[in-house]
Amino acid sequence: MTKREDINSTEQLSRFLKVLGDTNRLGIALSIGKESRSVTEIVNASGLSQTLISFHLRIMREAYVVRTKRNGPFIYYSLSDPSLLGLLSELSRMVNGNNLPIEKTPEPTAKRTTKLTARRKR
Amino acid sequence: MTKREDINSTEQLSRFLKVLGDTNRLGIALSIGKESRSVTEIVNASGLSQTLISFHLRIMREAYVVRTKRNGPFIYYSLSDPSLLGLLSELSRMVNGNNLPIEKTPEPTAKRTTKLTARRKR
DNA sequence: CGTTCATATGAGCTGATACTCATATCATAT
DNA sequence: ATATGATATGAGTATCAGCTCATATGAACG
Repeated sequence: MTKREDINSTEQLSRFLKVLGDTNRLGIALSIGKESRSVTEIVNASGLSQTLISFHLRIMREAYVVRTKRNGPFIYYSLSDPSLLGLLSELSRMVNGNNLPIEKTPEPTAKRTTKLTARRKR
Repeated sequence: MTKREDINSTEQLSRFLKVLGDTNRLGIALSIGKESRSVTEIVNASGLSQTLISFHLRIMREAYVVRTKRNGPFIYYSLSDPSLLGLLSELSRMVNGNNLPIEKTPEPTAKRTTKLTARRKR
């Protein structure tokens, strides 16, 4: 009855779910669900501060919910397992008959997004 | 771009996921996944205190993760949507190749489970 | 009715978690 | 090498979430 590893798998899954159990992080996951996005793009799409986005991205990274890939000065985030998006959609349908607001590609790949001013003092 | 209702659906899903993002609650969900169980049965299966189980059950109830059905002095809990179990299994497989420890029916329906002593003082 | 077992609940403590601020790091271009 | 834009991070704070304790409610049965 309930082997050690079983307990671990429950614990691990709950940890994973906890990461997605935050509105901002779930929003990020949905935002990068269909295609990877840089931090700046996520910031602009969400309206949240850069610091807060990075804060949540770290949590998602450490939980292996997302993966990163550097491209020049940008770091692109995407879901570690793309099939997560489908599962979230099903869950959403279960929770609120609704369809999830999966983000489409916005402008045809903005070359330079509006400057991200993290005020640098002095 | 992101309608009001969309934001709500993300918020609602994250609230739902947050409920499952706790080891004890996820364990409860798995415990009652295949068939409904009374509080006492859940307590015995989990080894957690009655108070703690009831505490979590309330949270799950209010989030409509579980539903209740009274039968004599017992209250039986089951998943509001049985298909949740399948989705959790898929998620678990995604997180840790593993299979989830879904609880089977234990003894052939114990008539009277061991007394649940919530010490009553004085 | 009063007792017993099953379950729920308000209050309080505590540790965790979300968020911000200030600043650091890193890549690129000049 | 310096400046600038992109991203990360340590420290601090405030709020929240999990847990326990004590007790309440409710059903069933003598």
